[in-house]
Amino acid sequence: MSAKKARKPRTRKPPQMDIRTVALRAKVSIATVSRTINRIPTVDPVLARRVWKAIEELDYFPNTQARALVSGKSHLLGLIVSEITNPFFPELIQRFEECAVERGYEILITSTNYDPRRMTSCVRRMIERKVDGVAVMTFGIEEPLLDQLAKQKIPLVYVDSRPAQPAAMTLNVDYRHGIRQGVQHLAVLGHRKIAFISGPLTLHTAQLRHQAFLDSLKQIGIAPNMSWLIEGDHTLEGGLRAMKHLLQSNDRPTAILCSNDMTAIGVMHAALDVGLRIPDDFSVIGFDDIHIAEFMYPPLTTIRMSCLDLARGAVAVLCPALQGQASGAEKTHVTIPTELIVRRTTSIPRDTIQTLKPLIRAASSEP
Amino acid sequence: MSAKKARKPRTRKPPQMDIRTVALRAKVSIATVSRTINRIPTVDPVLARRVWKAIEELDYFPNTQARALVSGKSHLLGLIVSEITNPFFPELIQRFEECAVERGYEILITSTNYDPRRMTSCVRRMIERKVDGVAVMTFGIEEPLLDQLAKQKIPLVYVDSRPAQPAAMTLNVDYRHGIRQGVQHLAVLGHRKIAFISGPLTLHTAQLRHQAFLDSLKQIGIAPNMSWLIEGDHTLEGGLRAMKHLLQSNDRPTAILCSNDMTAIGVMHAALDVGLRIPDDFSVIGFDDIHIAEFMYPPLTTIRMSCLDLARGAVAVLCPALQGQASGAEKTHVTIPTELIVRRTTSIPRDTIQTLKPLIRAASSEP
DNA sequence: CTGTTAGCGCCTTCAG
DNA sequence: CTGAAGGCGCTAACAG
Repeated sequence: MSAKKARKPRTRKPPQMDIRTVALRAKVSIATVSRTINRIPTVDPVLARRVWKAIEELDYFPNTQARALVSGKSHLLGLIVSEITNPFFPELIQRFEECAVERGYEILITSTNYDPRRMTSCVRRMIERKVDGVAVMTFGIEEPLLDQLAKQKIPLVYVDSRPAQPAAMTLNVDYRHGIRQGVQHLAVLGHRKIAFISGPLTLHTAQLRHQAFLDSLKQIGIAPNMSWLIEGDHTLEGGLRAMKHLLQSNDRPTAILCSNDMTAIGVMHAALDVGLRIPDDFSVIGFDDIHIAEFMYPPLTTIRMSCLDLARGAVAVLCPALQGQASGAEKTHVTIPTELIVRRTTSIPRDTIQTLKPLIRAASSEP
Repeated sequence: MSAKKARKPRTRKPPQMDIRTVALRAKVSIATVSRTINRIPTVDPVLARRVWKAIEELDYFPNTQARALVSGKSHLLGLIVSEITNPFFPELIQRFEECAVERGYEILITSTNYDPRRMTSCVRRMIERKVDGVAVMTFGIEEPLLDQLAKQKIPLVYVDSRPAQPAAMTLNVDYRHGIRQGVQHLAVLGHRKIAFISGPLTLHTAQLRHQAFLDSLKQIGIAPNMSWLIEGDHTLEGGLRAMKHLLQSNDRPTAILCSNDMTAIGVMHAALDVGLRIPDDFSVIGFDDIHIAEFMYPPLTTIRMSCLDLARGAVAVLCPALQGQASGAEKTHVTIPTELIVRRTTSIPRDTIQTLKPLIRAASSEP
């Protein structure tokens, strides 16, 4: 009698909403419910309908945690950025989210704020959450990062140029092309005194842009003036500072190319502040083509780098790896194009106009 | 003999890195490892040290999924925003992340893009990931949302004013104060013809600002001109359109208050485009004080709403609830202050200057 | 203070 | 095509 050795009734379970409840209500086994949810085609349509009905009625939502635990895939894509507030990132993040959600992934965003300690924490958090892949979009990369993530066999993609890395995929932005276009555009207008504000030169990607600038200059036979090569920090404030510095020089440049749009905006602000007119007195070119660039006054001429391409590239490069479709022959290097968008911050430099005037007068009085 | 009934060797387990491995290596039980990790103070320091050492050596990271599954708390905070690219959000998100990480939470961002269908998906994703709380920062809210989330007993906070809701906390922004300051500032300068561009009036928060504007006007005895009350959409493009519309009117306003900074930037752009000078010909006030507002040309006068306060408020309101500290007497309504930041887009209107001139001349020739 | 054990909710063989 | 049963990695009683 009372055979069942009265088990200690641990914590009373408040009737949870789980797969079991659904199975009970649909009068099938939990296996069938599981299969239905996962859209396994071999489920009897009749049962499936019963299951969906029960799910609906019970307001059941599968528990992603449990699912992840057993399946080993979290359906989470990590995203490490430098700082969310740099307007370049939100546009990228938005695209990234769209692409990820499209494929059934969620994204986990962490920001380093340029702080190595935070970077460590970001990596740890990624690993603990068992993300299925990580896209690194920081403007600076620590090597330990790679090690940790690689050690956990987490697919990694650098959304930015990097030297070839073991076990990591890379998205290469074609900086050279865009920057060459920018420099040539300036040169055609008549500029010979061109300055450049780079990002922090500790960053590989900043170096690439810097080098691309120097090469472009060289290509058209202009010798760079070292005092016009300034190291910025990709922020508006950095652009402001750099421009102020440039303005104090005796030998001022007539045009400036910036490593990103925020820097360019800072530069414009500094220039306008001292009464310089843009583009009449001074030409400015940015990089990124963030949304607001078009609505500055005057609208910023800039080099566009497509966020969508970048995001799509990252997700595409990550997902095949995730879905085991890695045929082994996946491209692990994708190149993102760049393109000059000419707006209103560039024009013929002052002195050229002076030179031109007599010619124009002559030309127009000729016929 | 061979007593052990040879178990079917399912899938061969590649020696996983789990709490067991750590326990083995540290020569303790898994319980001790668990306790050590969770910093339960009753663990013998000697054992704890062994455990930490093993963890270090093995590069062990606790599996958040498993943890969440058993403990019932995911340590995830959901964040639903309208669109990430509106510069107001990134600043908020950044703060929110900081606050959350500080307390050991991760954030899960989803964006609705003003699409009700996406909103549904956002909610579903939140529930499936078993977030411990959700902050809603969309510029538009669907009621079903509340239902679903409430049904799952997920703490909810609206980061914006809303009418009292059951089971949901609210952060109220003190729109009235900031907007009154703005209107009065304009009035003191001499403006009587003041326009207002609202957000989409389907949104409660847009209505609040709209109403605050009307009340402020009334308070100082100005009758609103209905044709100067325009419905925008919180985007730069919306501001552009609204301003173009206003410009076609025969009876133009001399100043404009915008429901957010992006709108104001659009307005400025439209104004400058037709040769109007700001603030000489036209005064503009924004709302939010996004980072870039200060660096527009001219720098935008705007009404600041602290992102940090907003984020802190949201996390604070969510976390006590999460940590079971809910004494029942928690404040569920927090008010976020606003404040006028006067920069360079507001000045005395043209006609007032005309009126003033003789007075000034008179005054200066008097002594 | 430590170890043993029973699940958390689900997927996935494997046997019907 | 369906159901029963064994974990996934971890925490939280409970028993020593």
